[in-house]
Amino acid sequence: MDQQTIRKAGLKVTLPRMKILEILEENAQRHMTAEDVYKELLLRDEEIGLATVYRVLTQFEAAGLAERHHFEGGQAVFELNRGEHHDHIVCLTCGKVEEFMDETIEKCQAKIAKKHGFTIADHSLILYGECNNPKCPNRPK
Amino acid sequence: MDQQTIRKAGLKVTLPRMKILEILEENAQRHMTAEDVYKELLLRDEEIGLATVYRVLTQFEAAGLAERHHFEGGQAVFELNRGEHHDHIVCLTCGKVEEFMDETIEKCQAKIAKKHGFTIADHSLILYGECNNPKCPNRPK
DNA sequence: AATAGAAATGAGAAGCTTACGCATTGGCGT
DNA sequence: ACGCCAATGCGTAAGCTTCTCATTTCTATT
Ligand SMILES: [Mn+2]
Ligand SMILES: [Mn+2]
Ligand SMILES: [Zn+2]
Ligand SMILES: [Zn+2]
Repeated sequence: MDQQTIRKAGLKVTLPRMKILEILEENAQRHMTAEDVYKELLLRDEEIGLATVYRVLTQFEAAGLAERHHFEGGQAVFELNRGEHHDHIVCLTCGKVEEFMDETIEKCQAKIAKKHGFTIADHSLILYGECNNPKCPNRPK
Repeated sequence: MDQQTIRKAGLKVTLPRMKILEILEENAQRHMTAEDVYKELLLRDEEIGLATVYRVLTQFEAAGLAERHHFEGGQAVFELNRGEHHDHIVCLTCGKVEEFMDETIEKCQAKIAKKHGFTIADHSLILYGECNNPKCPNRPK
């Protein structure tokens, strides 16, 4: 239950948090901007302000419930933390995002960190290119 | 000579472009924000506006003379393109940046792109962590 | 169930980085 | 040296995100 999820994250159970978590869950295959979430709330006639959306997403991130990624271009995107780490490939034309995880790359990163004396807390790996999908150039928005 | 560099990039040789290129060269070991470059210009009593700094840096990037990176946090940073690709490790405490290039990772990326049917144009790999340098916590700025 | 205290929210304004508009200046080919 | 078009400087605006603060909503406790 969402309530448990939020409570376990150390957050008070409030209507905005419930609704936002719900939206992220229902769009688990997407990577949503704060604005995307806000628009979805409007569609559902929820009276939740954009500031609250940003606040809640940031709290979810801090609590480890969600992840924030900065793909090229303006807005940050969010997705629920599914427990398993992954990185992203983004199509520069249509914006399509695919996910991957490569054990070899992850191991190399650890090795590199060690060589430089760093203790790695996190990393960001994003591949940019063209998806080559026949109907790609129909870039949304 | 800087003039040749700028001309070969297809850009008119102007004082702002010369000065900015000069600053980037003299700080080749750093990763400078537009503001950093601007402050450096002020120190040298150059009457160059911040808008011009942003414009020129963007032109340098488009011309392949410079690269722009988005490390965590606010500003983008710039560095001259030294011809050889590299990625970055950033200390979350002191802001120190180290560079690396791992052939294995690069190859894996190509493989992953292929598997997903993407044509990769570019990529961004940034490791975040702690540098473990004894005098690290003296975070600048 | 009612109450009180603390935390969260909504709305708007502010902050920060970056881009833009336009009058003026300045390279550069002639 | 001249003149044209590009580039610049300044101020302003845009886009995204965070902040402020009066008001509302949780939650623990009666
Ligand atoms: Mn993802
Ligand atoms: Mn670098
Ligand atoms: Zn595409
Ligand atoms: Zn450090």
